[in-house]
Amino acid sequence: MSVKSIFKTLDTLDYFLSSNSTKGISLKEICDRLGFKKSAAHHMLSTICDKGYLYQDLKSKRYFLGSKLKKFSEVIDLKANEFISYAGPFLKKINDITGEAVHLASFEGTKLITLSMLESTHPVRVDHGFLNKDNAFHATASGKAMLAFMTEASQKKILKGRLEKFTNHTINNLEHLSFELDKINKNGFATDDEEFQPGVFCVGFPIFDNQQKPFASISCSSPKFKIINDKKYLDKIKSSVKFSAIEIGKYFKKTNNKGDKHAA
Amino acid sequence: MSVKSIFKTLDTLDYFLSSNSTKGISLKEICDRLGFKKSAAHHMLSTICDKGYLYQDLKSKRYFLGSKLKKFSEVIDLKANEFISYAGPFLKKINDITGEAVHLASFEGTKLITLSMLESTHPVRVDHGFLNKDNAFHATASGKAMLAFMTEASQKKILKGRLEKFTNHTINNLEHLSFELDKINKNGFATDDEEFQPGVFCVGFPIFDNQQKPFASISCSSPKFKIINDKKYLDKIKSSVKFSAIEIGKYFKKTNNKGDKHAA
DNA sequence: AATTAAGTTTAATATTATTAAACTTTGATT
DNA sequence: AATCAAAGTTTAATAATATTAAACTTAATT
Repeated sequence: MSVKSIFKTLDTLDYFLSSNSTKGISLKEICDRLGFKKSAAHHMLSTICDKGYLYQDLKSKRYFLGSKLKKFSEVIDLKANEFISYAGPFLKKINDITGEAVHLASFEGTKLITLSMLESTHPVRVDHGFLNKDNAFHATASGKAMLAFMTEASQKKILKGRLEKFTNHTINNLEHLSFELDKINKNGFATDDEEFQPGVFCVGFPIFDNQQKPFASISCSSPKFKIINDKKYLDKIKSSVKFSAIEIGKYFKKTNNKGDKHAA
Repeated sequence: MSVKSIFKTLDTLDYFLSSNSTKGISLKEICDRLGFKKSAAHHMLSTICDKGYLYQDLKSKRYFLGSKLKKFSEVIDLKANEFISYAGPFLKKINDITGEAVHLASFEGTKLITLSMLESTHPVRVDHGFLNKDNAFHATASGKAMLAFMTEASQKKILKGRLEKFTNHTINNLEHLSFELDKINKNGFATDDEEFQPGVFCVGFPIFDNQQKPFASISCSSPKFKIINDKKYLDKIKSSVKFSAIEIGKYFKKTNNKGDKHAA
């Protein structure tokens, strides 16, 4: 059960995050875009302003993100930043070889998160860097690559609830998915055959921490037709992603970072 | 009227902000420290996690700040960062000359905010960088220096509600404060004579934007006894702060930045 | 294996958030 | 300068939600 007023509040902050307006957002716009009644929205916004997460300009009455929100970035895991930096050159390598979009993913609780990405350099390219994959653990190569190497308890927690059907290839059946994860566990890598976006084929390899738990994953996305037309293309992608995943995994040995924010 | 569940939610995020634990925070700790019932807190935390602002580790069940919060820093005014950088050397100059703590302040809506600060280099020093001055517009040299040059409408909005009495020198009377602001407006600078913290005397000068509106202020804090013992000391502080305030004000001319997020 | 502590879920209840309508302020238009 | 329209604010009644305590589950410790 979720608390509605909290949901609305955080939806509102999300809206500010996505808006990138420099001249603030009006009460009316918030109401129009998020479907709130202006009176309730005004109460909500006043409270958020009281806490300094937003502020209302004295003259224009428009709302802005409060500088308090800037402080969070200073506090949030520098470890992850280090890891992302370390991974950078290896993602670049995949991108150089294949020209395709490359994603470095991880997870927070039951949510899939994107740590960093490189766009495709091809004229015909797959653009999904902006897509929210929070809830697509079961439908992405990144997600399945990690999922397949987790404990059963973790898998269960992540998969409980609806398995959203993003395309008609999405595996939204627990039994089928379990079979798929076994295969991934055996093969060492995952694929996403138009399961998240139509026409997009992905390959994902897990990255393990010191305790041999999946900490992150890399995926490379290609237009499906390329994979079909050129049998060697998939192998090229696979081997480059595999190489980088192994190399990035060495981060944990080198730094003795246990990746201890994640249980898996 | 404020929305209680939003307040609790943002108090919780504040707690994470101040905690700097790398191993997460348990439900119990949150309840103990913030006075919540565990059932209600659990509902709240689940909702916050749904939105990705926090996450719960699958194994330890402890809560962590979600990486989504990191994204806000990328979006929040880079203009302010530029201004802060520009001001840096001039704050340093005051610090070099006086050795005392120097603060660069601004405001968001009705709240006073600290943009940057330098600590005192003296063995006996005033330490209040960590203090929350949100609600101390009327009780600080920084706050009053800006307040005195705002429109009456803005002054009214900022001052409406309780004028908190921080010390027995705090001016918590509107009439008296109005008189004080007139004096500041005439003199061009503000003082804080133990009005926010006992034993601390501050001098504050406003910084004006292109429209001659107060955009920020600098203050320099000294132990009161030094001001009493050495009559020249106050003048030394005053002239160095004044110089820097004027210099920093030139930022707006140089960049043609109108400071347009602030109405005053 | 039993015990304790922490976390989770439930369904009833009490409190709170929401609503619509009245009101105020602000900016635009004549 | 006066009127009008649009946006924001406040209110007090009501509808809906958050909270509670208690039961339950899970996990760690002796």
